[in-house]
Formats: sequence, structure tokens, C-alpha cells
Amino acid sequence: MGFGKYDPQQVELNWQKKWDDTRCFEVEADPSRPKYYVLEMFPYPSGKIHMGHVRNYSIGDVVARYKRMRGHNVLHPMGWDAFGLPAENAAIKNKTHPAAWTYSNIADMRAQLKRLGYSYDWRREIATCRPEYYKWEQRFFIELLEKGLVYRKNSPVNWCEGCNTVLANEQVEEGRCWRCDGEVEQKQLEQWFLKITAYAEELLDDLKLLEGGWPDRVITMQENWIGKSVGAQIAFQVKGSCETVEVFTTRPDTLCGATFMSLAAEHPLVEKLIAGRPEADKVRAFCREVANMDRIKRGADDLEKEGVFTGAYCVNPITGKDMPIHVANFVLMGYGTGAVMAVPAHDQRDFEFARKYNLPMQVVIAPKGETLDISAMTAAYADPGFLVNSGEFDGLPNQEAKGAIIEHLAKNSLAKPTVNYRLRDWGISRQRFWGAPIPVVHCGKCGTVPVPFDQLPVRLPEDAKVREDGRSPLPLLESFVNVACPKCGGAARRETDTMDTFMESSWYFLRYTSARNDSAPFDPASLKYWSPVDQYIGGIEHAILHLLYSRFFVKALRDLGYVEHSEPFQNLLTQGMVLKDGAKMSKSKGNVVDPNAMIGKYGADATRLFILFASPPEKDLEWSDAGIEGAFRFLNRIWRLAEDLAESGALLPVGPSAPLSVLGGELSGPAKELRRKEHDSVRKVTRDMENKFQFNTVIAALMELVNEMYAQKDALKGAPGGAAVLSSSLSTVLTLLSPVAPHICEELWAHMGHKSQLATLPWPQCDESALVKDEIELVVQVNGKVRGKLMVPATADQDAVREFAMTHENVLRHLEGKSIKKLIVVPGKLVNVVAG
RNA sequence: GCCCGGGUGGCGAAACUGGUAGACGCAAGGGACUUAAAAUCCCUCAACCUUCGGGUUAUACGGGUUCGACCCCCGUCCUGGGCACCA
Repeated sequence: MGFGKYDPQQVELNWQKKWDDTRCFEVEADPSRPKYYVLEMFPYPSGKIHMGHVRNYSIGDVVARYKRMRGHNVLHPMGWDAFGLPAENAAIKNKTHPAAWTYSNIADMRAQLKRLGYSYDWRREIATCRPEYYKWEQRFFIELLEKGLVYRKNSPVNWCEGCNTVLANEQVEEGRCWRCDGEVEQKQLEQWFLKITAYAEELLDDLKLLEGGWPDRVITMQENWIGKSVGAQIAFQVKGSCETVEVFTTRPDTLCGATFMSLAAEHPLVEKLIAGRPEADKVRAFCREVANMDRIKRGADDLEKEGVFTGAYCVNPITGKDMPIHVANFVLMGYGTGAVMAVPAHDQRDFEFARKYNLPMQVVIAPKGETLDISAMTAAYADPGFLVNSGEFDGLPNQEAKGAIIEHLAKNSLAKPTVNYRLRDWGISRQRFWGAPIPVVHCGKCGTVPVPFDQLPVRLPEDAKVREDGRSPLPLLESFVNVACPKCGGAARRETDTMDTFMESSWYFLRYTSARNDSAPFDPASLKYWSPVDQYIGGIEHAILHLLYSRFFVKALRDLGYVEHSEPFQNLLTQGMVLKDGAKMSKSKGNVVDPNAMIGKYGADATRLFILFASPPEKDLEWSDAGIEGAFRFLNRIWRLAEDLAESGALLPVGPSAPLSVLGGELSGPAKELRRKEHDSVRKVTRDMENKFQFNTVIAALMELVNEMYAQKDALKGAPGGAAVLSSSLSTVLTLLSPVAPHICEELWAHMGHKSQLATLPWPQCDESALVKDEIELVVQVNGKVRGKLMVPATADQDAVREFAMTHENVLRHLEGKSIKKLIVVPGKLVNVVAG
């Protein structure tokens, strides 16, 4: 009896239904079993699944299915990052509510994911735009507010005119909006901030815990972003005034070489310093010009260093010398204290500035035994050395001098060791509608009042109409805005800003552990059992944004008492992009390959197989229409192999890597050889699964085994134990391939007469004794070059190997006229004859 | 400037702990089957030389360590990415 043509549509729908009916992938916390939490970054419901999603979720599904077969209790959930701008834009265009567009997209995309056969526990599905979800986020917000980790301040913020909203620093890329690529301007606004800087040190330190589990480059990117600098804060007295200028420096050792001072244009002291001075107008004009310069121009590499003298002086706390105070365009108010002690001899920037404005320079560090002549220098000397011209500190190595000078000044409270970070607090206010409302009320009498827990969630009104101009309808929606103050009961107004959508994605992975709980954000026992995420998988584009925010959020929730762990994601796999013709797929380039079309033509299994085979997961993958044909061809090859065995009565219900007792005793010849290959495949596949999820070589190993079965099947069908070995090998192929191409494997598994479901079967074991070879191919090298290969008994010892090697004609030819100096034997592999 | 990656056939790639470089697949060429096509099966496939035994050169480039190097060390080039007038 034949199986008929391989029809992926029919096979796949059939098995998807069976998995559904048997609730195969639903899991509960079970402390008696080892858990494994595998998670892929959840999608934004933009409308359709694209190839990037297919790659991401196929990788995750193989991990989930593999770990399940390895005996783990596997949590593998899916949900929707459902708030955000595209929904609003679509709603404006289609004159509907963002919710309608979002939920309809979710329904479409869920169906697509189901069609791909991913093994999710769908009962845990979440959509972040649902009040049952964001209600808890609002609660966290209030708790963080009470703890002082949320605050409101009026500050310059990044404003994107295109998106009509504020952006966090992490969302500005080279002066442009991460989403719409529009130019970002600076604006002064009252905004809510999350105090991520309170965790700067821990966020940096804990990166050590992630070494080995996270890609190095992601760790470095986070290190760079946090940007820790160790140094000192030093106070400089302003001459003739009680004011001081506070400076942050990483080079306190160069203090005696500080010959002038540079302030940022926005520095609050500037106005006080110039009051009543003849320079005042000129300085004000300069400050205004610098402050009004747009962000991109001001940050440009080639910006000419410019400054202006304020007329005021401060005093070097060690040398006692006067230092003219300048305002300089390269000093940033946002870093350190907004003031820089200028050491022109040892800082390139200050060097150029001093040369341009003819300011004093003083060498204070020189290489051992050398003197530096400032007038002859063409650049600052920034290398290590020993102190000179620094009074009592002369002769100290500059590294040591750092501590000594701070200590000296600390006696008079003029300096203290300080650490500075580049990381800024996370601005989370968004002037948009489709986001979680910030749960506070502004009362004329009581000020800013948090909404009490029992009044949560603050729901996003369902009757709001999006505005043509893209601005949020919330401020004009009286029914939303007007509210009684929770404290005094008087008339008050609701906050109309919503939260950055990165808030929702900062904790969704925790919510999956008890997604349907409506009395608390998490069920503590489930949360504890499943956390942290063992394997997280997603794109490198979130190396900073989402991954940094999530790390911070987990630490903050830990300090609120919600979670016990400190790092959300134990292991991180950053998958490469899916390219077509060398470029990222995009509508504008017209190089998009639609997953639906591929599933329709070749099926989900072939699509998954190709995308996993074409490239290792971290690398970019070039889509190839011929490649997916090849994947489909391989599945057909397995199908026909099973069919062929069935037709010749050689298809027995023998399990994978069957023991000799099942195979009918000791084997010999091709049967033994195939069994060896079978077990070797188990060994290889298991190793590559464990080692960084190298699915491409996993699949290659299975192709080899199938090729071997094709080569041997006709000889084996009639041989003793042959049918059993063929069947065992086929079982092995189906079992090992099932995480990648689950439907066809289940189907053929059933055809073999097995009653179980592959999805819940244990992973096969490699029997080491099956790997033993009677004969091995011995490679013979002469002076490191291969000169011959011969088959020798695997048991041959060193002397025997030597004998064999010397029988090889070509080897002897290369040894002619030479004496053997040394013989190196790599057991089971090769022998190298060193001769000269 | 600082910090991370990466560089292997026509293409995607593989190579375990330093032990036969190119597994597996794609493309290409040849053959079988077929009235024909598709599908399938078999063979060839790094470059050059060859008396067809084999030889030489090859993992960006130049050195080194080693019996032996894609792999380890030093230097150079190219390339992708992150951070940056950061004090």
C-alpha cells in the first residue's frame, strides 16, 4: 500500500488539529520536574507575519520541542505587543478605533502562527492593549512613584514632530526618530521619568552574570550605553565671589595643568558670572546661538570649537593660579556637571581650544626621564607618565597621583571620588492616544495624586475618536479628563499622556507565568517556578532598548517585592536578518517573500526546514527560492523512503536507536554499518542542538543519514535484521527531525505503526557501543602532507599502525632516501611520518 | 579615537580539543528512465599541472609557534556593528 503523494497541506492541518485536541503544549508549574522557559520576542500586530517572524519563531519552536523531548516542562508562550503608533495611523486612515485594527490583525496573525505549527500554550496568550494587562503596569507605576523611582520634571526632551510625541534617548538614532526617521528636536516639557540611573551600577555589574549566556557584542553595547566613568568631582572657587564651579574629571592627576575653565552654554552659573560685566552681551549672544543650534549640527564631528571669555576667573585649588572661565560650544550640560577643567597639555580638545584662543598651557605629566616642551608640542600628551610641575606630587606615576590629589583636596572638602554615567533616566510620557494611560490625577489643591489601586485600570476610552492631525484625542475628551480628586474629592484633571510602549514589553515575560490571573499581576509560585527565561530569542535591534529596559524593570520589581530574580533572560540568541538579494526585505524595495505563499506552495515544514538549514541562527540569511525547493525535496525523499520500506514489508514499528535485542541480536556488514551511522547521527544532532543551537548542521547530519539509508536499503531489506535496522533508522530520522519539521514526522511516525505522539516522546540516546568500528581509515602523512589512506583494523596498536603505513606504495616513495626521525600517531585517525 | 564581531569553492555553508579543508545543500554540466516534459535515480564539480599513479597551490595578506594551523600568537589590510567633542 502506498502513502500517496506527500501533501503538506493535508498532513499539517491534520496534525495541528490533533495537537490542539490533545492540548499537547499546555503546561502547568510542576516543581517535581525541571522547567525550561523559552521565549521569542513577541510581535507587534502590524498585519501579517513576515519572514523575520518565521525565522524567530521557528528557532524558538525547535528549542521548545527539543527541550520538551529532553524531559523538561517547557513554557513556550506567545502574545502581542499591541500598543503603538501604527494602530493610530491606521485608525486615522480607516476612520476606526485603533483597537479594531489591532484585534483584527491579532486574529489574522494568530491564525498564521497556528498554520506554522508552533508549539505554544495558547491559553497564556496576552495582548498588552487589554486593560487586564495594563492595569498591573499602572499599579507598578504607582508603586514605583511611591518608592521615588518615578518622578516628574520639566526638562529638555527629544520631540518627534512626525510622531507628535516625545522620545526616550534610546529611541533617538543619530538625531532621528527610531520609528519614522524624522528629525528629532529639543523641546522643554513636563514629563514622567523612570529612574533607571538608580540601577546604573547594578545594570553594569550584572552584565557579568550574562557572560557566556548573551552574545558579547550585546553585552558591550549595553556597557557602552551605560557609559561608566570613574573620576572625581572637584570644586573651583570663583574669584571675588562665594560661588564655586563644580567639575567632573577622570583625570584629577592633571589638576595642576588645569589652566582655564570651560562651561556649557546652558550652565546656570554663566548668568551670575557675567552680570554687570562688559562681556555680558557678547556671552549671552554666544550662549543663545549655541543653545539654539539643532542637535545634529551641534553633535557633528567637524563642528568648529568655539568659545567666549566670560570675564570671570576661578582659582586652581592646588597651584592657586587664576583660571579664566570660558563658555565653550563643545561642553554638554547633559554630561557630568556641565563644566570642564581644561588641561590643554593633556587633552586634545582643550589643546586645540587653548591654541585657538591663546590660553595658558602647562605640562604636568611626562614620560619617565623626559621633559615636554609645550611650545614644541603639536598635540596633547594623553599617555601615562610621571607628574612634573605639580609641587609635592612631582615624581608620582600619574595613576597613583589620581588618588593622592583627590585625597589631598578631600581634606578641605574640595573634591570627592565620583562615578559618572552616560545613561539618562527613561522618559516614559508619550503624547499619544494608543498606549496605557499614566494613572495620576492633577488636582489644583492636592497636586499630583496617584489613582488608588482599587480604581485601576484607568481605561483608555473606547469611544475616543482619533484626530486627523495625529494628536491625542485624550486632552479634549471631557469624559476622560474630568475626574474627582481621589484625595480631596474636588474637581481635578486626569493625566492625558500615555506610557511608552516599551513599558509593556519590559515585563510581559513575567506575566506569561500566570497570564489569566485577575487578582494579582503574578501568581508567586508560578512566577518563581518558571523564572527566569532560560532562552530568549529575538533581533539584535533590541540590544539596548528593550533588553536594557527589561533588565531594569525586573530589578525594580524585585525591589518592590514582586520577583526574586535580578536578570530576566539567562541566555540570549540574537538571530540574523532574512535578506533577499542582499537587502533586508521591505515593501519599498519590492523584495518581500510572503510566508503565506511559501506555506501554500511547500507547506510549513518545508518553510521551517529551509529557514533553519540555510544559515546558522545568528547569521543573516539570504532567502533562496531554489533553497526552499531543496528543503521540500528532502521531505519528499523521506516520505518516499518510508513508502518504499512499507511497500516491501520492511517498515516495522521499531523505535529510534533500537537496542540489539530488538534488532534480533548482533549485526554485521551493512546492517551494522547503518546502525553505526544511525547512532552517530544521534550523537551529532544532540551535540549540535546543545551547542548554540546549530540547526543547520543538525539538518545536514540527518540528510546524511537519509542518504545512507537510500544507499543501503535494497541490500538490507532481505538481510538479517536489515528491516529492523532500516526501521530503527527511520524512527531516528523522524524523531530527531521532529522539532524542525514536526508535521511530516508525526505523520510518518504514525504510518510506521507507532501509537505515541512524537511531540511528547523522549529524545533518543546514542549507544556508544554502536559507534565502534571494526576498521578505520588510516590517513598516512609524510612530513605533514597526506600521502596515502588505508583501511586498518580499529584495534591496531602503534607498532601495527607503523607496519601498515610502511606498506603503502606512495608513502614509501616519499620516504625514499630519507631516514625516519619520528612517528606521530593520532589514534583512530592518522599517522604522521617525520622524515628528513 | 575606543570597544565588539566577521573575512573559507560559482553560491549558502561545514570542519569536535590543533590532526584528511570544503560535510550537507543550492546552482551548473553529463548520463539513465520517458513519445516528451516534470519528477526521480546515477556520475562530475576549489584552481593549476598530469604519463591518470599522482603532483603543486589554496581558508584576506605577511610572519611566528608546532611533527602538523581555517583553528593558537604577533603585525597588516578589508568589512559589519556599537559608543563618542563624555571632560
